[in-house]
Amino acid sequence: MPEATVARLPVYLRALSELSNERITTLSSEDLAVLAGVNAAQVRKDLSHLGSYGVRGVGYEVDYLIRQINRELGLTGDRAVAIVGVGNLGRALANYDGFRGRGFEIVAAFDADPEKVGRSIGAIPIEAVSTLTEVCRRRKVAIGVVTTPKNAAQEVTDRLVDASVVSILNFAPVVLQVPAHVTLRQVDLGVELQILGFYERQASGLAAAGGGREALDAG
Amino acid sequence: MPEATVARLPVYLRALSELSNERITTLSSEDLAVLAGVNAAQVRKDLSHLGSYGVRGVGYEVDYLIRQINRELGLTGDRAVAIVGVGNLGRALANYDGFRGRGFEIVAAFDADPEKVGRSIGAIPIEAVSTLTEVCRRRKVAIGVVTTPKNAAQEVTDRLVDASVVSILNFAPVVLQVPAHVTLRQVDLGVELQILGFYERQASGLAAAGGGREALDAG
DNA sequence: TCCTGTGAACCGCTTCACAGCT
DNA sequence: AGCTGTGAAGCGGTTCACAGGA
Repeated sequence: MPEATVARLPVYLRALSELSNERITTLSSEDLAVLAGVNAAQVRKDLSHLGSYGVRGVGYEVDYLIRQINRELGLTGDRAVAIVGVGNLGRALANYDGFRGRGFEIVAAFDADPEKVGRSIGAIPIEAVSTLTEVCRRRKVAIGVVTTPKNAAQEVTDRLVDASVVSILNFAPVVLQVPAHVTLRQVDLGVELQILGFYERQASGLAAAGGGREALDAG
Repeated sequence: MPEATVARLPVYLRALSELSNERITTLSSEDLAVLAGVNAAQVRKDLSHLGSYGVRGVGYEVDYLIRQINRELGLTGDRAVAIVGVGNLGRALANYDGFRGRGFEIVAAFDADPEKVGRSIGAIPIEAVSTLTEVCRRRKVAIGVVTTPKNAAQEVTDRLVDASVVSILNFAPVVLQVPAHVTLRQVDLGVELQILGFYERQASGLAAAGGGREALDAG
């Protein structure tokens, strides 16, 4: 299964779930393409990796497709998630309601600040980072979310790896070093803004190099 | 300039800035590759798009390279940023300190909730979304950050577009429809987790189709 | 010798175009 | 007629491999 396809399936799933709520039962690859912001051929090729679940001349059945994607993404049992670093962002994620019902459950939150340890965010008690490895191992944490300051990120990542966590989502503005068997995804607000800044500058005609370069884009 | 290169330059910049703080003056493409988590040939090719600023047999001069990347990304003047939707995430972003000094300044925050309007986050007053278009236009907002609930996202996006904002960073879990001249970037926590979930499942040997696949990634 | 800069090969993903089924 | 599923072409990006300069 191509990496690019894996990255799009959740987007399809999101769109399909909304259609399902609206009692829409069938849609074409073209419909789904518009909802997901991609090409229709792309949709058909992606879905073909799940098997041949469409009906020629008709389209795809919404609920059935949802089940197939869920199956492929493995959203069957709940996955245990730990949040490391309870700053503004950590709190925001902990309160995010898109976890449960999508197959994820936050089972632990850690912080280095003794002031915070013992308090809780929602129903989740904040524990000391010193206990991270043991607690994560015990609660079978599958996914670690790193929202610490950048100086602490690599250290807590090492501890997560020690606890056999093989999937890490990092919000700290550093490139983490992890063993090859660990899947890492990086979200960096500053980087996103700088990328946008580049295109914004192009669009406003203030490009640095050479003469008037025509820039356009539609991510 | 290839889109993929634009997306990596901010990462190089981040790494170089830290080296600069540590008074390191020179580095090789190999060094930078490790810091950025990419291949050394990649680094050289990317940097070649800026011009030939390396010295054969030696490497690149850190501070000079920083200036060149800054120039290319256009981090010279400050860009005005507006945050729309002051929930947990909006607040987290507003308090994020990576803006100033990286060429970005938050000049406005909006919310639909009358309870919140009139209060402020940090030094930024929260204004009513009904005033969004006018305020953004007046303050020459270049980048809009959407952190509203998903039902409100498309509407506020339309207003941002009306205000001539051509760069939008969306955290709401919907695919926004925008005109072709608008650059859009999407960050969806739920999607990120589901992608990780897929690879985690593969790694733990519970894959649906076929045998054990070795997953690795360093997005 | 060391490291950059870059043509060329390679690779994966996207898109096209159409055969095939309903 | 309509829409899927897919071989094949096209495209952008990555990596290789090495010429060339310090």
